[in-house]
Amino acid sequence: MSQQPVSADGAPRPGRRPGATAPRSAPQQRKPTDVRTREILDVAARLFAERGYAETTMRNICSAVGLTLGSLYYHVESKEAVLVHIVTDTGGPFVEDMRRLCRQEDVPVVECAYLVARRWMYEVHHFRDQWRVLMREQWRIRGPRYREVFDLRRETEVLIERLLERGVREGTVRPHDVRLTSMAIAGLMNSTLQWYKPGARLDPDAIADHYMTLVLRGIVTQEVHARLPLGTRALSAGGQHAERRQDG
Amino acid sequence: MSQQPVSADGAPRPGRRPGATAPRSAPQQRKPTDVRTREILDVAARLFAERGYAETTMRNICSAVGLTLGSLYYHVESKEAVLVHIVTDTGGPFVEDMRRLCRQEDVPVVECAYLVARRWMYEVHHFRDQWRVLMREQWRIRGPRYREVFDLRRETEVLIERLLERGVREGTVRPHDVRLTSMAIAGLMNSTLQWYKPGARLDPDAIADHYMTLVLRGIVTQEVHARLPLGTRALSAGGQHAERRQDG
DNA sequence: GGTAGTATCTATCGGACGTTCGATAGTCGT
DNA sequence: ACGACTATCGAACGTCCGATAGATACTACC
Repeated sequence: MSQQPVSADGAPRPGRRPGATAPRSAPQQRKPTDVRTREILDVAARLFAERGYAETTMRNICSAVGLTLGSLYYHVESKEAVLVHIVTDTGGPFVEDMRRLCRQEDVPVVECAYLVARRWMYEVHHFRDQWRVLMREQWRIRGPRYREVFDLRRETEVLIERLLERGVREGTVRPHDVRLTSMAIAGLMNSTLQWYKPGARLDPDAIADHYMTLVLRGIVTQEVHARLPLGTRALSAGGQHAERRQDG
Repeated sequence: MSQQPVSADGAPRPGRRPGATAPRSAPQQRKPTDVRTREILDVAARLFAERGYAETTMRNICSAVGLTLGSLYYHVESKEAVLVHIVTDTGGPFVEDMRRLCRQEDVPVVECAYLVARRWMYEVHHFRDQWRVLMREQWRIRGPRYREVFDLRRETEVLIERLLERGVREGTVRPHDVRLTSMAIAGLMNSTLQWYKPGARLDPDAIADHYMTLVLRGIVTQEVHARLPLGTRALSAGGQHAERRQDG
């Protein structure tokens, strides 16, 4: 494969951009505010999602962003570092959002659950490439970084468990195995990554409502049960999606 | 890495077994009745599940089964062929079982659903390595073989949809989006692969019952709903697992 | 205008990986 | 006993991949 700075789809690229007075921040930093690094990470996420981490070469990323191999290594430390960035940059903010949503103790648990489900689906499909990489390739990360990634997932599970326990105290949720239900919710949300495609018959919010209703009906008390609609909007307010990061 | 015929865990291996009057069936056949090929496929499944397909080299498989490279290629056509064998040998019989279970029109749909769930969980965790490979790596298979694998998954989905539709006709299941529910069931069952470990607090049957109850409570009519227990055995008869293939 | 710093290029290295080839034992049927 | 077949070994081939080194062009600042 040649090393000409041409994007993968053949579209003309700006080509060499030597020393374009880039932002002062050091590269290979934790917060990649650097525009070029951001571009690299996004492209890498797309390629990793499409062909898999091991099948994507650094040279593939090069030709996709219009750089040569040497230049790429100016911005990123190593191939694994790229993966770590993608995973933590995606999982971190998500867990933060979950924390915020689950901490609203004044909001009824059932409503909270729907908000969580919608946010989850929104995240998963708004950053679809990143999430597919996160789900499929996170196990590769070893060493100290593994613990970091593992904790993110674990905290999400615990947050859901706490929410369900609050529902029991609140009197709307029946006592049951909260851990199992927490895993069920996570499994349901993440499983949509494998079949849902943007522009499908249902939008992410509808699926979130549907799936969360499925779970809630199984664990909720008799009185609440009748008020959970399947197949229609569970929440009237739609715009619960605060924007963060740049749009894809 | 050396090429001595030593298994991965360091245990002594029979070493070279030249021309040991093997079964007459031709190797690299579709049905690997050949003992050695079976061993290779099982070991490969374990390694693929542990480290991933791309991270497992043919040399890794060699040292794990106690063969050299040249001998390995006597039994298997290529690395991808190994993957294809694992995937189809696992998915094929499973779909067959699903077909059989869902075809029992005399069995009430709710009971059928529990049987399906239990069989599903049994399969997934009895052939855990194979299923993890199936789930994580099946997308690699391209060309004519892809369609084959895709159809297996698709048929499973359709079988569940048909079952749910029969429930509606039967009067036990309320009309709803059967496709979405079918995906939910598949998602729930398969998601256990990512967290369930053998010997955990709950056995696969308990999880199957729990999860299926979750789904059923969401879609079943009022009268049936009360009869669905969460957290206890949903089926009295336990031994619905007909043995097939060899034990691991 | 010179100097420091930034971003890129070209060229290359060492290694690993999938696959192939030819040779060599051992076994069975005749 | 002898040929056909089965299963193994050892060695190699060509390719590709991640990473590095050194040179070079452009910009900003003083």
